[in-house]
Amino acid sequence: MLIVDPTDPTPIYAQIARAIRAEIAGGRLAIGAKLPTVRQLALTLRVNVNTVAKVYSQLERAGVLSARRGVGTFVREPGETSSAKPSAPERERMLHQLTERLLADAHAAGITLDDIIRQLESRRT
Amino acid sequence: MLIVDPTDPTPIYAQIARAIRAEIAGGRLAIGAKLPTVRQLALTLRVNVNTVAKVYSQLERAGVLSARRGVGTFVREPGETSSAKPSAPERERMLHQLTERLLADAHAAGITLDDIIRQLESRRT
Amino acid sequence: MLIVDPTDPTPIYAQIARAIRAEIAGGRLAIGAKLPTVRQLALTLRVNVNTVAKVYSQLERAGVLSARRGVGTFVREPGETSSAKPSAPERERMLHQLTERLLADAHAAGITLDDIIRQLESRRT
Amino acid sequence: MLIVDPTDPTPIYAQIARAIRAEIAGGRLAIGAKLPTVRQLALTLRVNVNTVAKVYSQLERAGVLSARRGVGTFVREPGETSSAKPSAPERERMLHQLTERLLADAHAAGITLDDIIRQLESRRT
DNA sequence: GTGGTCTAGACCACG
DNA sequence: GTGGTCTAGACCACA
Repeated sequence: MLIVDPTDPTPIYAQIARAIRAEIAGGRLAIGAKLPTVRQLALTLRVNVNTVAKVYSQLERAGVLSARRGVGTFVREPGETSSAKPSAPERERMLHQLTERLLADAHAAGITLDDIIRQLESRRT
Repeated sequence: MLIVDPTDPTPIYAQIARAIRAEIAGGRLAIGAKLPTVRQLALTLRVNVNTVAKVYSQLERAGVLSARRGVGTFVREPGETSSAKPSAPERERMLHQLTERLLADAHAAGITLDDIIRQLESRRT
Repeated sequence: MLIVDPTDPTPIYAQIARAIRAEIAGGRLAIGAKLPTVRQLALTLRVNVNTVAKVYSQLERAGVLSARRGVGTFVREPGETSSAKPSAPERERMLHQLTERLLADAHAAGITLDDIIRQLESRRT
Repeated sequence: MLIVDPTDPTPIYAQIARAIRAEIAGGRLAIGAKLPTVRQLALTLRVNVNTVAKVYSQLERAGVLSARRGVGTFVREPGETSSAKPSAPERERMLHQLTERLLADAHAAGITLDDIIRQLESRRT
C-alpha cells in the first residue's frame, strides 16, 4: 500500500509522510491504529531506517502520530494536541485552492474529473 | 498564476516545471505564446535566476518549450518532438500521485475526504 | 554564547534548539539576524553537522527560523507563519506554570529568586 | 503534583528524578516521608514500572532516598552521604540551564522576557 | 524489540 | 559555499 516512487522528485521522506497522511485521510489508517515499526517499514520500502524514523518523528511533532518507546507508533486522534485547526472559512479557501491545483495538474496529464473521483472513492476506508 | 510554495518539500525547480506544464495543458499558455524572460519570472517568483534558467532549459530539452536567442522562450507545438499523450500506466501513476498529494494536504489542513468529494462533485457540471 | 552541556541528560539537539530560542527570547538574536552556518556551528560546538541541521530544520518547521538554500538561516519574525499563538489567558496560565516549575527547581538547587532575575536581566539584548 | 511531559525531549527518568528532588527541596516531601510505591507512581504517571524503579534506585545510590525492603522508600536526611549543598560553579551551571529552559519554553509559548520578569518581580514580596 | 540520538561521510539543490 | 537528503552503523532509553 505504501510505495515510494523514485521518479518523483519529491524527497523520499516527504513521499512517505504524504502517503501516511493520505492513508489516514482515506480512513485506511484509523485513529489509534498501530503503524509498522520503523525497522519494518524501512525494510518494506527498501529505505534506510533513519529515513523512516525521520518521517515518524516529524509526523509526531505535527500531532499526527504518537510514538511510544518500546511499544510502537500509533495514529493520534486529532484534537489531542493543541494544533489549532484553521477556521472554517480558511479551510474552505484551502479546499478550493487544493482542488484548483489538482484539476490543473490532472488536466495537464490527461486525467479527467471522473478518474479522480473514482480514485478517491476507492481509497475510502 | 504561477506560485511557488517554499514550505513544499518538492524542489523549487520541479514546482515551476510542473506549473508551466499545467498552464500549457490548461490552455492558459497557448501554443506559440511567449513566456516571461528568465529574469522576469525569477523576480516574480522571488527565486534565483539560475533556478528558472534550469527549468526553461530542461523543458526545452523535453520539447515543451522553444528558446530563440535574443527573442524569448515560447510554447512549442506538441507532436514531433514531445511524446504525445502520457501512456496509460503513466497516467495511472500520476493519478495516484495527485490524489495522494491532495489527501495529504487536505489532512494537514483539517479537511476530510467527504469535503473533497463534495467539492469535486459540485464541479462536475 | 551557545554551549552544550554534556552532563545534561537533555539530547544535544534539544539543548541547541533551546539555546537558540533563548537567544531569540532574550533579544540577542534579533529578527532577521543570520545564524551561523550549519557547518560553522557544528564546528564550534564540536558536534556533527547533521545534528545542527536537525535543529535548524526543526526550528524552521516550528516557524522560528527561515532557511534559504545557498544563502543561510535567519530568525523569522513571528506571525509570518500561521502558527496560531495561544490565547492571552492560555499564555497567562503557561507563564504561571513555567515560573512555578522554575522556582521549584531553583529552590532545590539553592538558587534564589534574586539570582534568577539578575540572570534574566543580564540576558537581555 | 508530579507530572511528566512526554513532549519534553528530556528523558522521562530524568524528569521524574528532577521532580522528586524538587519536591524534597521544596519541603513538599519532608525528610523521612514515604514515597509512593514504584508501581503506584508508575500508574499515576502512566509510565513503565521499570522506569520508576530506575529512578528510585538511582536516587538511592545518590543518597537522596532510602529503600527498606518490604516497607517502602523514604526521603533520607541529607548530610553524611548526600553531598551537602551544590558548589558555586554547580549552582552557576544550574542557574544558566534553568533560565535557558525558561526562556526557550516561554518563547515557544509566545511569552516575552518582559512578561516573565514582571511575573517574577510580583512574586518577590 | 521498539523508538531516539548521534556520528561519519556521500551526494544533491540552489545561489 | 549553504542548506537538504540519504545511507550505514553504533549506542541509548524504555517495555
